[in-house]
Amino acid sequence: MINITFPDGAVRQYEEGITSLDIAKKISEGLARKILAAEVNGEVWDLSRPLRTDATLKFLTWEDEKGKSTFWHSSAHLMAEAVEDAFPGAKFWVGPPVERGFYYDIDLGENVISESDLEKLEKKMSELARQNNPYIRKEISKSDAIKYFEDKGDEYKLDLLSGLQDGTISFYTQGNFTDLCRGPHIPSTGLIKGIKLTSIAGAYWKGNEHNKMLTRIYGVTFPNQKELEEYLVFLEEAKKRDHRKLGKELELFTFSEKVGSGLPLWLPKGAMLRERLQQFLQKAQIEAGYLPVITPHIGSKSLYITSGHYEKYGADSFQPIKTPVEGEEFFLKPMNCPHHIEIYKASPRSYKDLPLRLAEFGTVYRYEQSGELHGLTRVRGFTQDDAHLFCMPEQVKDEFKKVIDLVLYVFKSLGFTEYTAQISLRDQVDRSKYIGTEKNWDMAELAIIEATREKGMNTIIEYGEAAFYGPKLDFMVRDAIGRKWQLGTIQVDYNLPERFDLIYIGEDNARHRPVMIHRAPFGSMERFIAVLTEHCMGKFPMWLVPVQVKILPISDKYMEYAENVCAELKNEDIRAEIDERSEKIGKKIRDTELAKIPIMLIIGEKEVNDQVVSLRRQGKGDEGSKTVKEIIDMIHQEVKNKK
RNA sequence: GCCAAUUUAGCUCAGGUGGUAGAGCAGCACCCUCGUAAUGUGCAGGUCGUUGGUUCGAAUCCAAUAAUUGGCUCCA
Repeated sequence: MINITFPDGAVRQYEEGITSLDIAKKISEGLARKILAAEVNGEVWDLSRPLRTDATLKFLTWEDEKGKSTFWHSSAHLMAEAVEDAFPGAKFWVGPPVERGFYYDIDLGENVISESDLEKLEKKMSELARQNNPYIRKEISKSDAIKYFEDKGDEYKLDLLSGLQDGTISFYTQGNFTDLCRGPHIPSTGLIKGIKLTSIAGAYWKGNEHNKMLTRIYGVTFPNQKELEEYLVFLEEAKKRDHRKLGKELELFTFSEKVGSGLPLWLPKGAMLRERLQQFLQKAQIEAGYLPVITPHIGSKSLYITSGHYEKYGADSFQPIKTPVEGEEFFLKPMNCPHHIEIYKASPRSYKDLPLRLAEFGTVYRYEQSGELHGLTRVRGFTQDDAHLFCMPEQVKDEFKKVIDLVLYVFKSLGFTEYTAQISLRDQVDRSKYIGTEKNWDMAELAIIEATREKGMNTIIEYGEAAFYGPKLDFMVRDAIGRKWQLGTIQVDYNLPERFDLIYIGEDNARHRPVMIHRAPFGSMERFIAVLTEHCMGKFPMWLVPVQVKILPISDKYMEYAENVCAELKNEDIRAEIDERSEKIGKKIRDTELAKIPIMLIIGEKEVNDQVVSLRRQGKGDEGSKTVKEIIDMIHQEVKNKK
């Protein structure tokens, strides 16, 4: 008999060799139907694997992340079976679960697959799922495994095998499909009910662009049809919020093939929105002791040689701008820091000047790969809400903490209440991509870790995510439908001060090296506005929305009164417009609702007689008569509270 | 940059198998002067992304190129 310990601490005895599925069945049939895998001594196991020693046991269901991953991994095998059926001779690389679903990288040989094939594959998968084939695990010797895939002619699996040790190799078979796999898997295909193949992509074998491109098929599955439908609704919801669609509809920005791809053109409404955001941050920064600076859009090549950007990105960037002078070259600035450094160097600095906080909404240009461009979130020209803080080493932590406060204030003001902070450190193994000394890096990394700890922040650490000159603290916000976006960043930098030989005179009258902090709470205005648009579905808060009030006269007869009301609002710095078209009120209301303008003031005979307006709020309907003064106070209040 | 796909009027989209384009909305004009999500009538609007090829003839077939989309790689 063996002792099995459950998560609640209960210990029960079972005969040796019992499977977790049998244990579940003894507890209840309902449980046995629901569970997908078992966590045995912290390791995820097949339910059918016999337990031979004392162990802790936790049943994994769809509600557990690990249960979901197992489910999706098994779904990847199911998809592979369907693909092999449709494309005999297909060779399979790996098929892991991902955050939302799974994929499988496949070499289809001469065959090409397009989105239209996905529906057929889905049907086949459903058919195979209904057969309710068990996933059968089989331990196999390395030599037998190699022979199996040699016979199949699958060089990818042979490559995988070459990295595995004999005695640790297992095959899984369901129906007609057998795959090299560590497992674990769900008991059988019948558990997979809702199936959706979402997209096709090319993916390099082993992620290396010199290797062959495999076909990657993405999918997502669910244990019931209802959850699939909810997921499809989520996709629809995401589509509705897409900032590219809303940006067009709300006339915020556009692109022109002639201007160039990845170079956004801000339309008047978008520009007004963006300027208001800038004013908001500028005000907060002035209160926090930042000083504004303005620098040009280009800089000489030598500047970027000194900074290290040329060596790192020169070849993959916009190429130099030449001048009539032989050998003279300028680059579009990809970063504002070197320019700000030169401002620091413009005069001798004393410890009394520090921290020196230089801020600029600086537009930078980076030649992003064509396939990477995406709406406003990934562009080739964008404006960073940049600032560089030059401080003494002993000030770093305090300054860093102040920046954290500023970033969180910005998020809160814009309705991003949920965020995660990621500490991005060097790659633990490959140090070749970084500049600077080991000592400087250690100091910088420690400063971030300590500052976040002292702030009591929840952080996650990611290795290999640092910038090439220093570690970062990246902020990820969660939007209204649960998606994560990376926004602000704070970076500690001991390296650029050294490369530019920055100094300050200390209290001891000696020369010392300052430390730089790079920071951008929004990240970039473009990206931030994209995220904000998707977060609020284009219904911007009162303080930001381009048009706050639309005045809707019932007919032309009330136009004069409408104009008086409009003038009164404008006089109070309220952004108001009149719908002067001779349309019916229903039509005007509909158009204003669709334009997502928060306040509608309807004016007819009754309002003129009573010297009031009829208030209607976007998405809410008629809210009755109000005086213009009441409307003004209401809007001012909402603007003030950043509602 | 790579894989797959898309590109037709300002917007959203129709246009088997080749015979030089069509709808709805938006716009403009007229009618209406209207009470809380689309009044009606009419008009105008397109080198079918671009360039080349095949053909008597190309939105349609082929090639190149550009932009866009979903991924991969990248992201100072």
